[in-house]
Amino acid sequence: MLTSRTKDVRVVKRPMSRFGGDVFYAVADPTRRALLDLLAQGEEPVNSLAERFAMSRPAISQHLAILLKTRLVRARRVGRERLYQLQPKPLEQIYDWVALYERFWTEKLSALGEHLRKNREKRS
Amino acid sequence: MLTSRTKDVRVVKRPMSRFGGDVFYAVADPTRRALLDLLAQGEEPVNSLAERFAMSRPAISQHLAILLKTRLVRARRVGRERLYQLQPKPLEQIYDWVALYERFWTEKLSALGEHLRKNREKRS
DNA sequence: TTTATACGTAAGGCTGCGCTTACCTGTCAA
DNA sequence: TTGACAGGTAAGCGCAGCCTTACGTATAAA
Repeated sequence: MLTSRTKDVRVVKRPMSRFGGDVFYAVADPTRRALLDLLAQGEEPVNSLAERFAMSRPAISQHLAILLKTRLVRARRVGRERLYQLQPKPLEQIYDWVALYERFWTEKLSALGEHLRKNREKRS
Repeated sequence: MLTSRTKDVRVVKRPMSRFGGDVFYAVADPTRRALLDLLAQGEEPVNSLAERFAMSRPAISQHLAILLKTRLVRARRVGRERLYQLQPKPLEQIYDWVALYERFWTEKLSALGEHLRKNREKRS
């Protein structure tokens, strides 16, 4: 019975992030992208995932926590394992944003802009 | 004649980044995405860009330097201005990566796993 | 010239990221 | 029970990211 223990004065460490659950941030880290790529082949427990990386299991757990907060993965308990599962819906945000630029490189609009720029320089 | 000045011992500050010119990293910052969005409407000088943000001009310059290193923008001198121009080609990397998952959230079946299996050795 | 403008860059501060080790809980096995 | 295993989480360390101010440089204007 821990009644005689003094109550700790908690020095609140701020886990605040500039990007709270932002998809672009989540995907910026190559390890997290690799995790998503692995999970794209099927759900997998943490240890199985961690074995493929040159870092500790807690590190992978923390990456998965970020992916969880971004809702890019889901986890379900099976026995004493937690199977992580891809949940790619938030990637749609990235897709939609980048898709706006797609026309710039497919329709070669940038090349057109450069062409106009050169002509303008000749005239001036 | 600065002969009496002692030669400075240069404390080399390391500007090294884990992500050297990585597109995903460049785009992770909301300010840099906003810069790209602005430049999508046409080339623009630095001051004109900086006016739209609640931060100093050098901060914008540094963001632009990162976009330059990633080749997401180009700059050309005109008088004493530097006009920055969108160069969206590198975004294709993001597009291609996310596009693999698109089939994942639209359909339910995909040959995604097969594709990733082939590419996995490159990263490790 | 001299002065003003547009911009880059160095220097430094603060903070959060990404990692580690240590510790804890929860589940299965013996 | 006890032990082993899976995994989440706290604490802390080193450093990169993002900002600031101060300064340097190139061009244009006076």
